[in-house]
Amino acid sequence: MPELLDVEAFRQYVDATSLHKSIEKVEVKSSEILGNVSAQELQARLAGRKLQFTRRYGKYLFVHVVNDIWLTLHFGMTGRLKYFKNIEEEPAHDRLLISFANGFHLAYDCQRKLGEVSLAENVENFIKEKDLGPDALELDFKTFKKILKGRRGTVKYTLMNQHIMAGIGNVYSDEILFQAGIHPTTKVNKLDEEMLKRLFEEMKNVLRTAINCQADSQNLPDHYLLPHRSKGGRCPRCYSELERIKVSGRTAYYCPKHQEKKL
DNA sequence: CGTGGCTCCTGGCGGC
DNA sequence: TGCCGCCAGGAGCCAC
Repeated sequence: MPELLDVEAFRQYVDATSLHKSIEKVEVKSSEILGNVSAQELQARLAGRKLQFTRRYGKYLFVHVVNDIWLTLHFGMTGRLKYFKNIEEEPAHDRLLISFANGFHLAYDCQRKLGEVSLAENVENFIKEKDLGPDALELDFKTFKKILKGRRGTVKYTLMNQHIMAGIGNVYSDEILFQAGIHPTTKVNKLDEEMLKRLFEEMKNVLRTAINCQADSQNLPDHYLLPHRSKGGRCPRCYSELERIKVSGRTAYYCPKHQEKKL
């Protein structure tokens, strides 16, 4: 799940719950999720400090530790955060537990362990090392055209490639293409100026709309694809059965009527 | 540069 | 019922 809009919701969640509280204890419950940092170092750099402010870039969340370093969080397919008081409420796949002096806890829960937690001295360097493209939400149209120029891949692949632009995943690339009326396997270099503009505008619209819904697909507008994005699902506009194909190894859903294949 | 295949990991579901 | 393969919202690596 965790794409840009989910991570933005997590960021706001951390802001609302976990800042400016003394950290008493840090427990690494599954060291597999640690990036280039040991459990000992993570504990040493966080214990006794406070989380100060947050940043998001693409699908990464950065939490600044007072006067020191950034905690970096990536959520893989199944990662999420939970702030709670009673330890009985600890989520089932807690991999990192931060306990505050006020008795509350912040859990990084990640069933499939495909996420990554680490430390970074500098966010800009971190982004460079990961070779992330510009954040999809910050991108302007001029830059958008520039980064797509000369590319030969499919539009879905291009939207999802974090090195080209950062933040869009499999699910929301489907929504963006549905709203823009573009078939997922259309080659990027076949999109004319008008189509590029439409793709860009819908990318922004969809991401902003989803963030305004707190990334909860239940709250999305009626004409959105996502609530119907499953086997046998139907287009919310024309009731056609949605097609399901593989694009770049990922499952794509689209409406054959609203997203006609154009070569 | 792009594509397809494999890998990491865990768990739910459908089919036999 | 029980077991097994398949699949899942991320992403890196490799061969071609």
